[in-house]
Amino acid sequence: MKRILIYEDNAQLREVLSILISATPGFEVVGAKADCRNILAETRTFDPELILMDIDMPGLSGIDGLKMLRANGITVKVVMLTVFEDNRNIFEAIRSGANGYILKKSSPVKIIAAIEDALDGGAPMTSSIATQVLQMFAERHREKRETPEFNLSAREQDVLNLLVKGFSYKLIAEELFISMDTVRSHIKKIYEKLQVNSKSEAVIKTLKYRDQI
Amino acid sequence: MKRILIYEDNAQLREVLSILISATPGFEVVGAKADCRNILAETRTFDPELILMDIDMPGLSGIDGLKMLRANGITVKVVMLTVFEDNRNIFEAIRSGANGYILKKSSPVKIIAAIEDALDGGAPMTSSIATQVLQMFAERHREKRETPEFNLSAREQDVLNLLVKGFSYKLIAEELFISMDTVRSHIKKIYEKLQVNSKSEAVIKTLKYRDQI
DNA sequence: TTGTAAATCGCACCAATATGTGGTTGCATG
DNA sequence: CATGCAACCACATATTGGTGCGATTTACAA
Repeated sequence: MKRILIYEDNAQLREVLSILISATPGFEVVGAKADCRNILAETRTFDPELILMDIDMPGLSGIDGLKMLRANGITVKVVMLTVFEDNRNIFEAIRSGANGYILKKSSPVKIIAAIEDALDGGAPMTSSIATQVLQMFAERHREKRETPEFNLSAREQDVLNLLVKGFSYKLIAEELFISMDTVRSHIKKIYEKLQVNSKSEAVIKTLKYRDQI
Repeated sequence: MKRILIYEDNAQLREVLSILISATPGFEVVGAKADCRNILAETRTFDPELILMDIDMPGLSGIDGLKMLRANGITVKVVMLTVFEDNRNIFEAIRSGANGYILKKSSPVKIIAAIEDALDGGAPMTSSIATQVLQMFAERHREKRETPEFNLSAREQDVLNLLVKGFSYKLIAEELFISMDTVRSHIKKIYEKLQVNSKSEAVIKTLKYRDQI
């Protein structure tokens, strides 16, 4: 019996989805909620295999609820419910760990098929949306690359590169064949350009601007 | 005149592509190379608006060539040429900043259309592949999340979370209402578990394990 | 259910090293 | 003349590694 947990603020749709899924052999609705603010506790309580998650909900959006799950290492399958094929929301959902999405206007047959697809490890979504979302992803990727790295000089860049690899000033000096004082001198300039005040801040800011993950 | 640069090790295909594209109004083949090891210099020399890049090439793969471009902040559009709709390669290409791909077996009309699509800001690829690639991306995302964060205790986690936000020990103490020595105590344990010896290393390792970007 | 060991959390002390800040100087290059 | 690179100085703060202790919580065996 596959346990499905539903988050949908529209009472009628929530009811219809519950009835539809409960009536499907092999499926069981373990919960149907109007908002997802307690999603962590509810997920632990009901232990679903898949969550149907509305995107737009009061209090906490479905995407934020999804993020809470993933941030806590909860890998339950999550399929987003959406009114529009709004690829910005869908992109955000996929990027936050959603397995796919279903349009609210879909036929019952399609809804069940999508749930089954997701349970089987698939990614229910229309192909054309997938293409657009992927292109958006590539676009974001490229935007990141275009950001100039803080107008650092070549040597400053060298020093920063070693900093974000965890090198101490001493090790940087040895690696670049310069003195510690020279490293400190460059560091001062780097911190000024990055507008930070510590090595950690410099490292964090640089890693966020780079695709290191 | 849109300048197209071609990288294709198969001499016949390279020739056919050159002729096809040169014969298309508005397009100009500025170069046709059998390998991409000198892609940085060649890109600067020919200044193309779009590169057609074979994936499998001797010496340096097309994906690695693409990575070299992106690592140097070169945002020229790159469309991969592939024999198979092998979504693993395609996934890697998209992830490395490719704008799309073309199957080598495609008709001339489709090849030109794909190039035009990419030049217009599109992402030429079949929708079904896009879906699979996106699902693969979500899968990778989820795999990352499943990695336990070093078996840290709740408090250690609290301290680490602030560390990767750039907090100093002093600020962490203030934030968590504990003494500096307690922070130091937790830090020692954290460094032990992460197998690092400095704040920077801890920050770097943690950010690499998280999807902070 | 109870007792015990281990883990966690908090705190303290010491010494050495690393980092950060502000200032200054000089040489080479464009 | 401005910039980049290298270096020096002094001082204050932050960090690292080591050690020790007590109280509370958690896990596990009897």
